[in-house]
Amino acid sequence: MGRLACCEKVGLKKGPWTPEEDQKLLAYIEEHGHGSWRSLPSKAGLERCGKSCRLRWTNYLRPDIKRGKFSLQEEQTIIQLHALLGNRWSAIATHLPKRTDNEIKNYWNTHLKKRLTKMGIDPVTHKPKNDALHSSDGQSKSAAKLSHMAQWESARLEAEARLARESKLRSQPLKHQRNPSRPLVAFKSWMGSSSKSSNGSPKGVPGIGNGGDLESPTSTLTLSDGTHGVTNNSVRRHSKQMIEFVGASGSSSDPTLIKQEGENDWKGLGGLDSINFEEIKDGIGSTAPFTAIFHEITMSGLEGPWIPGDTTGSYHMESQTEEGFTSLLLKRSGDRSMSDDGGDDDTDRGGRTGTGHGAESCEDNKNYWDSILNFVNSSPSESPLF
DNA sequence: AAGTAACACAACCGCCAACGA
DNA sequence: CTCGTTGGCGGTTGTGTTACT
Repeated sequence: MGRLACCEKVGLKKGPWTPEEDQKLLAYIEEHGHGSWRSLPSKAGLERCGKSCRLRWTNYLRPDIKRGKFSLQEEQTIIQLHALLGNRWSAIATHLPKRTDNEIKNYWNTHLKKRLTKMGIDPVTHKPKNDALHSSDGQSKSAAKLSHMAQWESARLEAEARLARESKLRSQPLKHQRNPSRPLVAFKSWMGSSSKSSNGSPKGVPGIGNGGDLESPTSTLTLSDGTHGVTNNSVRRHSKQMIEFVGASGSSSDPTLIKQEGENDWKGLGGLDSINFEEIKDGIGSTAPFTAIFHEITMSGLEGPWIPGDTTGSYHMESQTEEGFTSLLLKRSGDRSMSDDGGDDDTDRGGRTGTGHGAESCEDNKNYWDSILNFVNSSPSESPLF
């Protein structure tokens, strides 16, 4: 029908945001919340399309965004999650509080992908590129295992989307809460900022109070008086975050409510014929939904200070992955006098071709692969899923 | 010092799913 | 059920910065 994209309207500004524009957007959202992004620009006095405003807010201006270098743990988590989820940046971002999907995506594309490539590992499949060398041993099995996990995770995401819809329908009273679907990530962020507000305040964005409403990395805003509650789309989009409440063992204002809801929803999953969830659950041998388990798996390497929620102790499972991918990668990096500042990319300039690692490369690939498997196998419940 | 290449990151674009009329 | 609207996601591009020649 030829509908114009919002930014195609004449007179709307594009390109980098100016400090003045940022200030306008911040001030407006702080006072009113964003409400409808479509109508926000005119109300805020911005000559931008709503989409541009939303992106600017979610990727840059939000107060709960952590900027700056990625920590080792974060790198490790990204790699691990990417091995499981692929380019589902938003899903990955849910496990990296205070990081946006865009930031993670950029970091992956500019740093991690190259690093893996240099190690001779396909950044897409996370398999050694010279796969033939490994096809005869456990590597192929490992690949199948990971593939299985990926399929499972896809199903999980689908289930969670369904779950969120059902939850929304059944939890009308929650609508009156400020943000009924506030995801675990945001919750943990909030908990963290509350428990260590002295230095846990978001940096880089002035104007919005610390310890105020924090949102998930991809969340929409609910600021000030909550007159602009989370939208239906927010509920929908953050379904997987929502279900992760289930896995939270920490205290919240009323975690029980959410947990029960989640468990009920869990039992109510009926549409996913491809997976017998009850069987899986039984197999796990735990009353905890396997989303929680997955969450624990994925968070197992996240004990760094940027996980405020770890005060719950939920993620302190035994894990061999502390010395996992990233340390492996960085170890290699260190061998080549790489700094943490992306100096690895300069190795080629020093005469290395980046290919032809030979036996050393094979060994590294094996270690890399082993580390993924360790990561997988470190499931606290020894889930038969994997 | 100037020109060029490479890098890093912000922003844009197109598509899609969900919702409501 | 259909269709328009909206917001979100992932891929890609644009732009400023840094490193190199």
